[in-house]
Amino acid sequence: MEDLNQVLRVRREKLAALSERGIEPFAYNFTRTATSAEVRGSFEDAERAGRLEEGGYGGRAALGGRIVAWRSHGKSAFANLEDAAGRIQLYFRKDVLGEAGFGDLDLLDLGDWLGVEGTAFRTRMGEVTVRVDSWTLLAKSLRPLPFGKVEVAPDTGEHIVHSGFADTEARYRQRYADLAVHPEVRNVFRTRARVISELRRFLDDEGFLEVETPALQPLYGGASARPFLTRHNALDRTMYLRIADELYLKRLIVGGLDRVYEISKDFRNEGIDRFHNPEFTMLEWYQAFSDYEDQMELVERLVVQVVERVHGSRAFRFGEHEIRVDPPFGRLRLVDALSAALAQDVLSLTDRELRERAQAMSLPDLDGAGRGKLIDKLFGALVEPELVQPTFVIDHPKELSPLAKPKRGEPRLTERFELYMAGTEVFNAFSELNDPVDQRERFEAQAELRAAGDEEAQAIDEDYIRALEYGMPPTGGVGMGVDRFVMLLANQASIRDVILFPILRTDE
RNA sequence: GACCCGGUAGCUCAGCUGGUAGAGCAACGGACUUUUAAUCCGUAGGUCGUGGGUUCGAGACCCACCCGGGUCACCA
Repeated sequence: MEDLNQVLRVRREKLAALSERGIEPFAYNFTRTATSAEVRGSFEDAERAGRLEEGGYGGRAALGGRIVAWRSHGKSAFANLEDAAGRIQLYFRKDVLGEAGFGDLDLLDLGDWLGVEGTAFRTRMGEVTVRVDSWTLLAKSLRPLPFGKVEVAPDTGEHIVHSGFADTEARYRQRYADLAVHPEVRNVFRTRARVISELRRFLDDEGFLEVETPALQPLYGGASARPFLTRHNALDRTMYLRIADELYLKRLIVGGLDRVYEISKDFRNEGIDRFHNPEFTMLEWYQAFSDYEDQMELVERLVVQVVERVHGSRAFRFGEHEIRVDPPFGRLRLVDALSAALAQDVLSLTDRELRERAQAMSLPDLDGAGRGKLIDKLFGALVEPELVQPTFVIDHPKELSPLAKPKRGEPRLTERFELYMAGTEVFNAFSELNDPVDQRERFEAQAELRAAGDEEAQAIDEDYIRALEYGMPPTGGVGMGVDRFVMLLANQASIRDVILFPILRTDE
């Protein structure tokens, strides 16, 4: 307590003063009758209908919120109260509240939760305001929130924040403070929730069954990534946090649950940057009797519906781009697009020629890159950035897609697509490999890579092969990075801005 | 993991080729009964990320480390 700085000490002193005056600083409840938006709305309705009382007052209301601005003027004071619906101005007068009720306002601070009752009116400056005739402290704030001052530009109505809370590290570490002072951050997470519930709604309506598969697994698989390890004490064995849902969901297809999906946290033990958080949210679905063509059609309908429900239109802004999700989306065969960009047929180029082309562009980290990786790098550098509007990139070379069925009639390609928007991959899908003999061979190839030191190569999953041996019908499967999809729809440049508590190093 | 940028008051930042730390906002005291980035007068507030080193003297220069942001690589 001794080392509390001045600002904190003053608030503790106010807390003590409140108790001395018999004011409970932490209330148990408060009955509110309206939100800030409802008060404003009903006042404006009454105003339009000419139903205002003498003096221009609308009806009484009780509302609760956080004090976010305070302007005191001696015998009167203005404050802004913020609740989940927005902000509204409060007006306190000494002649209304009395000596004590007005004097006790001195013990309030920015950040305090306050319940007020009063009547709405319009000030000389034209702002709908609640004239407070009684107030209740709901929770005293003992630590100052980093409020900026908000200026509303008179011409544009734009909100300009002065001296706000800008330190990104502090914003992520203390997300509660970030949310408390940034209504727009709260809105990002409302958008996120909306996107996820619309994804569910779409898949539910299509007859998919939502399932839950293990996050804690004895063997991980379904993607190329390093896992997190943990330990189960009673079983005395190492367990892994899942890196993908894929293999469990396809086991369910084998079992006859012919349309399944899962929205879950996956965990990958990899670097952290603006597109990667070690735990992230993945949507995967699998549909029996369908191939990748069917899934393209389904993805197209899903994207259009979710965007329309979230934005109320098929167009939205992302950074500098105006994205339009008008079907049919563009389709681009990967090899065609890359051949055009290179002005040479990719499939006829040798590995060595591919490497020379990549080196000529001074693409980094080419050491040890195989054919698939070279193609992927060239595509990433030459074609991806151009894919701003929704575009299906299809028929990837076999080297790039060990989990997809071969393309009918073109065995060097696979039946796979990725949907790109704003230059990033959002969906990835295959006609799923359902031949257990082929699957075993591919697992064994992975095992060789693993033995050679590739930590991301997959292990042989004998149980999964057994499942395939019972018979898996032809199946189309789709995976989507939910956080990245939310980034697009909420116009956020970093994955940390769509995850409430992104992973940071510990700060002790 | 590599490279670049950053960490100074509760918040946002300034601090020159090294000379014992500044502003605005917030806070505190005072004036002000329709203000709105309220205004005006006054006061107080700092282990300069951490630890070493160079120097008569380090917020600044050197080394190491911690934390964050960005770019690249892997991936969604």
